[in-house]
Amino acid sequence: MLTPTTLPNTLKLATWNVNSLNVRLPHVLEWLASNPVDVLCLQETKQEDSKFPYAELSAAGYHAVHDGQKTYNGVAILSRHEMEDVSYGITGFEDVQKRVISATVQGIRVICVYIVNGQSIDSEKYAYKMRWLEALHGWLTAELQKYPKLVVLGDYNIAPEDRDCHDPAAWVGQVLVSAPERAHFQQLLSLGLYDSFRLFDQPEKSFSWWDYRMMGFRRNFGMRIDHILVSEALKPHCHQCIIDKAPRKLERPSDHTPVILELAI
DNA sequence: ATGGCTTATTGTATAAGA
Repeated sequence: MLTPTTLPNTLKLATWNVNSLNVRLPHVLEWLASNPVDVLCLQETKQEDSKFPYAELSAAGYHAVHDGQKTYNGVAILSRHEMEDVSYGITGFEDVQKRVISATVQGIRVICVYIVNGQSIDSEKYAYKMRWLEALHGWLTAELQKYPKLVVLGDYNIAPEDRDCHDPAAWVGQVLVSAPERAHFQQLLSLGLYDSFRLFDQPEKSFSWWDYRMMGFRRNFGMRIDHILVSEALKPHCHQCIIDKAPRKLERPSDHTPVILELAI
């Protein structure tokens, strides 16, 4: 039996909303040491680029590109391999919030996204989320033409189905699960993207985020809102996709935990 | 239970996250 680690050529890509890289850098370095993925996409770095820990990441063997801002948002791609054609944001969509960064790694277009949370259905932030998702859809349509081998990793702030929510009845109509958000997610899939986690059998009640409050993690009151979408060309290469809950058990964890995709190439 | 944690801020209470 082949095990994943014995496959001749694999590329591992992961995504992790770290909720402040300033606070979480030790966790990230620790995690990379035991999970030496090829690519790690980060969201919510919450720091300006001048504070980004390029040196520490370089010492750990990673190139890094970052688009950050103080206090909020901020996205980065770490890679063991050279990155090319780095781009920032969604082309043609003016946005002061730093939520998208892209780069090509080993011939694969890697897009790291931190999709808007939306706060509540009746808020202006939710309207912004809808506009943002519309723009993302339009942009990805063009990106897929340009880069057939494409992967979109990040915090989507959308639980695509009821099984991605610990208590669907309690969450009906709420942000993260509302019908318009889920319709947007389906529209992304309609572009020819696949939710790589669902290409495989998975444990029931698999989540990637748990509320800090109410002992959410201990009770597994979570949501699956961090996703890795792959293009048609990459779909046959998907070997496994898992959620690694280990970092969520650490002292002072991020409220999100990493999702990892392994490609056989 | 409109709370409950955690992070960051020209902070000592507020905003935001999800």
